[in-house]
Amino acid sequence: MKKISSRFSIAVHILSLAYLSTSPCTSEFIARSVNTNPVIIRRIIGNLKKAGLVHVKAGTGGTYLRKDADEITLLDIYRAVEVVAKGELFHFHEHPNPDCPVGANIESVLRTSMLEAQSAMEHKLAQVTLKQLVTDLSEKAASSKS
Amino acid sequence: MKKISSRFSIAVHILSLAYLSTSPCTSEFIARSVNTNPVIIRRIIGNLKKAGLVHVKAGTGGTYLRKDADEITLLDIYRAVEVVAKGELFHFHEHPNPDCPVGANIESVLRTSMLEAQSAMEHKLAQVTLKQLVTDLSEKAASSKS
DNA sequence: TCTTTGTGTAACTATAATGGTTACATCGAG
DNA sequence: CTCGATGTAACCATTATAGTTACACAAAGA
Repeated sequence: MKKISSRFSIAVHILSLAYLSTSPCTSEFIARSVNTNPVIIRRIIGNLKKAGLVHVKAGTGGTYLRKDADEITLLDIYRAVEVVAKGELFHFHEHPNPDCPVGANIESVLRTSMLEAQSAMEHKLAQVTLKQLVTDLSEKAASSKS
Repeated sequence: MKKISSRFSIAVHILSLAYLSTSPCTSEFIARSVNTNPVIIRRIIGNLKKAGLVHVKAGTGGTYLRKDADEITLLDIYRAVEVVAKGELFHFHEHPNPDCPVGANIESVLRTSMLEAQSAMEHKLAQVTLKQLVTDLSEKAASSKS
């Protein structure tokens, strides 16, 4: 891998707009703020819908939060967009040689550390709510406007 | 990304062998334990050399630790194999619209949380030394042998 | 010195994820 | 019924990964 997909940052961007924006959040409108294609936005909104974070007005259009902004954490968003396969951040090489003492036992030992590292990261994401993030964002916007 | 490359787990495997094995660690020998191609092993050893973690006996062959096993952490190994681009785990979507209050400010706000999450993960990796890992591994090997 | 063994790399391959794009069926409000 | 928006399918180009063959070169031992 090189990096965790920008689907995550785009998803956060989308939800921030859904929370803050006064104009209706169509995929066209969001795409202009994110600076990408409306289809990319719709695909990510599809993930967010599946996770129950938003609902979309069919036909007429527009994306709206389905939960309070302080009930949505960055971890919820991270999980919703499935940026890591099967929820596992680290990929362990497959089928090390079971006839070698190292090959036979390294996986279980190293996996423990990998999972701890992953959990530590996810725990940090879980500590930040959309509400907090948007509050920080609004402050920045207000101060830079002056 | 889907997952962090198996280069990391293979590198840990290689260093464990270098520490524990009585036979000389040629790329052939290591490849049999890892269950892959010797060239894959040599490439990763190249990363470990660049990071100063091992040295290789040229011509005659064999990889050896260049530091004490309790001086090498999983974070050192993780960094050595460059599994994440430019050291940044998260990819932020490029050029959000600066004319939108959200687009203009989301990056700096979200990046803070991303970096905290990344640091939390790396901190966990830094807490585990090769020595500890190999000790756990040896215990497992001894108990499963009986 | 010559042979053998292993390293260091280049070059090429297949596979998969990502991000982008066009196209179109369908939904629902006015 | 029309218009605007969604939900998807079907592509495409780019890139990372992992694997493979090939070969020049290093050094140890006969």
